[in-house]
Amino acid sequence: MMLNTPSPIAALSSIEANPRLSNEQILQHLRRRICTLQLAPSTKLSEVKLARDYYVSRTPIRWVLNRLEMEGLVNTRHGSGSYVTDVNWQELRSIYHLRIDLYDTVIRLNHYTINDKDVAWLDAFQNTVVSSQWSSQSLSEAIMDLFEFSSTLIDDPYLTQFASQLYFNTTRFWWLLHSSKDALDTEQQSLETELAQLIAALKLGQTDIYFAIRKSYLMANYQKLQQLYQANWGLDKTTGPTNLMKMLDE
Amino acid sequence: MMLNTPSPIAALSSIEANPRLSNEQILQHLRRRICTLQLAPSTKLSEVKLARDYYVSRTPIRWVLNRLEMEGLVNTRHGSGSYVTDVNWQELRSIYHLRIDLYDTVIRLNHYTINDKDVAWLDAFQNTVVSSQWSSQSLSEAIMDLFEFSSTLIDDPYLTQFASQLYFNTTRFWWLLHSSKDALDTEQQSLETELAQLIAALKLGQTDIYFAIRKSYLMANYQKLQQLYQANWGLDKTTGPTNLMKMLDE
DNA sequence: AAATTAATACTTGTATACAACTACTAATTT
DNA sequence: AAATTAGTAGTTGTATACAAGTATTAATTT
Repeated sequence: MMLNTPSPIAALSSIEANPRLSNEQILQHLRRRICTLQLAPSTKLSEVKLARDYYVSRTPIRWVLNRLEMEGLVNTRHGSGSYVTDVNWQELRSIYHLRIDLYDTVIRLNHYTINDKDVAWLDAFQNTVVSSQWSSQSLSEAIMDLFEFSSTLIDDPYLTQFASQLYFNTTRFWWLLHSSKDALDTEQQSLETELAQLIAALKLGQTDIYFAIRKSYLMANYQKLQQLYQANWGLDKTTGPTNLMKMLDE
Repeated sequence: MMLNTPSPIAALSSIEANPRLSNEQILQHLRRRICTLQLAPSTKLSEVKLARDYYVSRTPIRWVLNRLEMEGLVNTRHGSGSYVTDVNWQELRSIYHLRIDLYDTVIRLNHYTINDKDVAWLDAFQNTVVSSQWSSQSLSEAIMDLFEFSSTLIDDPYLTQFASQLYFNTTRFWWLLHSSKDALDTEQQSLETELAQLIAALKLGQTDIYFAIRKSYLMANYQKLQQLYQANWGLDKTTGPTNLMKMLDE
């Protein structure tokens, strides 16, 4: 499995025509590369190299790395480097618990009213999903797109921010579920059925049902992760590998 | 009411002996000044002036302002300036609702085990509270100290971060409750009874009860805020002043 | 006199030289 | 040979000159 591109240039080729991205765009781009494991945990992110790759100086890069550090995706050490964070199993579990719990909060407090554009977006998204051949990479990105869309259905900006931050810290483990071609197909199937339900909820204008569905699929994913962990490393939480990287190696 | 010191130098006098603060310390110091209304909403924060005041260059100041912007306390506009954010009444209400809801999450998911140092801290804090004469300023800071202590009783760093961020965005309105000497006394009384209950919970090792108490006092504060608003500007949420600044002016 | 425009002072954003720190390597000492 | 030390390359942190943008003021035009 190719986790780490030797140079980020390749990943940037599509945007070379318009060299200078905004800081926010650089942030989103880098975040995606981390969340899709193109930049694996423990990868060293050199400010100078990133600056070269994105055609900017170190200053905007440092702004981006600061944001990523606050989000918990990057860890910077003076004189040493900036490193993509790793997550241990215990942490991951507690983040999942928090995410699941936070969905109840969203269901209780959210007052967003769905409009036609929302339905149109999800319809178009569904069409893309059912008519495409997916790789792990592209399916991962699609699922992130769906998450980001779902975030726009939350009216409270704080809730949106919290939910997003937690998502970014768990989504990398999604990859663990899809090492085989079989699992990938299952995942695509699962996404399609979820989408059908989500669209139904959206067309009824029921955001609470929408997020209840999202919650149930999140819980299912969590169950899958737990089963995967226990199948490979048993019930004892202390003996198994603690980090994502170790799990991928074994 | 003196909301805005002409120059921050005065507020810094106590730390002039050791001029160079760490970035984190500068962040905390500036955050306190914003949360205690020493720096009122809409105050312009000049990077150059702040750099002079804290004996550093603009670079560390920009790091701090970035953090404060992510926390929602500061708003930076290119070419114009950095401004302390204001909060409107609707926003404030939804933040309170979220904070109240988040306490339930803390009660459900928290697994922190209380130790002797925790009890000792709260005991010492109680002694300070009952034996001191409080100004609005010092009482405000004491309540922030209590919040920060309570945060250390949460084991999940994400929950801690979220709760803190929400707190920082509501605590400035605490001031609205204490324009009169009477209200200040009431508040001190309230703090003392809360502390007695919190200590009892802590000594039993019951963090869930501890946070249930915290929650009930938060709800009480929210009720007070609502009553104050309605008493001054009626039930219609749209006619009253939308911003904190306007409310203080009237 | 009013409206428009140009000029100016001031602000944040960017690039970059240098300082502080880390980690690895090779030379030196024991 | 092993341990220690000094050196060196490479990293992030800081200070600062300059670029880009804003907002006020003064000059110009109508």
